Amino acid sequence: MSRGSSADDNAGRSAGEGALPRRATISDVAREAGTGKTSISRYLNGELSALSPDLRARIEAAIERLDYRPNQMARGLKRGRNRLLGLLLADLTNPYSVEVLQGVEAACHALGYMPLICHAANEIDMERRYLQLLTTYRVEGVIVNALGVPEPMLKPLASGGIPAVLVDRTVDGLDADMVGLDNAAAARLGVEHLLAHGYDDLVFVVQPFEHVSSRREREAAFRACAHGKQGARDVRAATHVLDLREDASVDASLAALDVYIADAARRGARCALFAANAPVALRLALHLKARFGAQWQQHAALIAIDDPEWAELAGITTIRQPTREIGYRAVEFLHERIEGAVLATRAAAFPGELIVRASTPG
Amino acid sequence: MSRGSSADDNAGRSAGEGALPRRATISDVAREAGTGKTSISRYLNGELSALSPDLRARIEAAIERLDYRPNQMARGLKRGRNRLLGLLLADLTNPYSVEVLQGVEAACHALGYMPLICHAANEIDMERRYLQLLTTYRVEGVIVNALGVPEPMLKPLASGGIPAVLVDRTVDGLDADMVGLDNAAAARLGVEHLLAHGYDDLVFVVQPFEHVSSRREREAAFRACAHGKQGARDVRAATHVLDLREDASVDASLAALDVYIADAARRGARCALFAANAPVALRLALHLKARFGAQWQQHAALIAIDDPEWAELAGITTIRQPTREIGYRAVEFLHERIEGAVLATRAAAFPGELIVRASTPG
DNA sequence: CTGTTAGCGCTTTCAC
DNA sequence: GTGAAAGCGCTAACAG
Repeated sequence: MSRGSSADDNAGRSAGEGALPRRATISDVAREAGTGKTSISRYLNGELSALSPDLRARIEAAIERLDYRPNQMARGLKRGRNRLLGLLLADLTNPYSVEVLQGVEAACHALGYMPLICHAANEIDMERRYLQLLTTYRVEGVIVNALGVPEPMLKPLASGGIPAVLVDRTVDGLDADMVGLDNAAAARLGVEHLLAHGYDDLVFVVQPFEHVSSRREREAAFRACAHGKQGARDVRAATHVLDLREDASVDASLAALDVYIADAARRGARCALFAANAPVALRLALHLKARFGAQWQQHAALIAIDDPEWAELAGITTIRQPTREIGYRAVEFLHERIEGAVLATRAAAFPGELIVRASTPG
Repeated sequence: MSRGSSADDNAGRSAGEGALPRRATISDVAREAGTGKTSISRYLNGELSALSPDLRARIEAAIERLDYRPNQMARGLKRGRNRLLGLLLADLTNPYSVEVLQGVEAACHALGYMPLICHAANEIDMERRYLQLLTTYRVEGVIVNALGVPEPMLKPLASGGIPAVLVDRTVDGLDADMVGLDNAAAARLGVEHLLAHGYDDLVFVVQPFEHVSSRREREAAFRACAHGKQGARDVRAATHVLDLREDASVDASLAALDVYIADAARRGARCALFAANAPVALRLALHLKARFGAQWQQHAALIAIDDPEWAELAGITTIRQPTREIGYRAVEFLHERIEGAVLATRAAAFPGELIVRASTPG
């Protein structure tokens, strides 16, 4: 069964310099161990009970000798499942994404999946391209933090296609599980904090929000809450759009913002800026610092949803999202569906946590 | 050959609601188009010249009708190459990693690869596990930003194994291409900047550096440069280790650092802290702010290698790495080796760029 | 307990 | 031009 000199045909090819040593296959191992592929397969899949101690030892030795590694591609092909999950992130540059990612990784680790991380980098073409790719690689499920732009490519997911769960934002026409922040509650938390600290001039600053559900919800809740709470006081609430994609637009928008601040100042009051997320908050802080210097906090208050690492350093009051949990839960949702659960689409909305810092002095 | 009722065996198992409609295979398409699998394959691979216009049209229609997507796993298995590259990152929490990642993605896009992103999260087990995984998925090459801890699992890469290129740091005993910052030049740039601005008390603050080549090189260059440059002046240079992994150790280390600052102050001078990277810089800035308040810059100068997004906001002088280029070049190196190039291992060291801000007033 | 036999979905000779 | 057949590396019935 085993040809005399078998040990060396391996040495011969991998020895030299940069030659490609063609990895050992299951057949090689079988031959080396003097048995059939089936037994090797059994060994690999932990069906040890069905192997005589002797055979088992020989297999172990052969694997070791050949430095054998089962080919996952082949396995997946045969089994029809590859334990791959797709994670499509709109923008890894946003710490939020990285944190969600960590939660996803933890859950994948726990549940035995391998996440395929894809980064759309805010480009719709990339989003489309990766979605394609994930499909052709036959991932068993996808976690999508979409750009928000209407994207027909996404449709096939929920319907006929792969199980999917949305993170942070919904996608028009896609009926899938969803997990993210309780946006309304978070916005309320922020507004109430500002109101309690005596601010009467509130400006909600947000990126274009028509297509991004989380932004839309935050903005709506801000308005509802700021107006509703007026009570005896004379509260002015406004929404201001800041499109970070184009520098020119940013400058103009920032200049317009200054008007609110100046108006409030004229009235002897301090304006409170409510940033819808970290990227906006950074841009705002940068602007305020450039305009008013290191003491900008005396000219305008700032609060933001999201809690990036620099918030502490800059002393900015924030509403932190339980990002890790969000990622973790997304995988759990997906897992259930992959395992065949048939239930109505669910939504998990986690509460945010207010972290008070120097930017909203009372 | 084909059993009469074939259309419904699909409906049978997945009928319910959100069940899986088993994706169409190449055979399905062939049948639908009334031809053989070979032609479909040819079509998929762009061998259009070998197809009659008629057949071609039928294939196009069939693919469309069945929403067919070729299975990459199967393709890869058959071809022996899957266009997958592994990217193993020590810590995605570090903006540096995300930026390198972006360069890698751009290059992959340009060269037709799909990056498998793996995040070790500073855990050696994770690093090992992902390395295993990448191997079993038969990626064609790996880009490794290693933890630095000696890791035998890495060995198989360069030798018999998969082509690899190291990013930012070397790995003991692994002879592979390497791309990163010109650490010596960067450290020199920083020291010279400080010296030119009149600082005579320099402290280089770095995480444990025995196992991380980039830290080692920066530290060595700092010492060489700071000492060498003394000239007529009386320059004091010291290296201080800050281990960010344990809070207790951080506190103690930070307290010790205060001594340097106090000493310099007693002499009527201001101490200059040189952070070896962004995480250290953040910790330092946080500490200084806690200790001296918003005006901390008057008590100690701070400069750092790396240029995170908050550096501008905090007004910290930095030495920026061309991160995108680093990632891009890594892929190019890998690509050449994958294509079969046999050359001595190379190293690309990119220069850093000094960005002067308020933290190092002259 | 162990091996033989079919394929998974695709590419690729090699004939027609 | 086009298709039939033989696998890529692995698993999963079936026999012994």
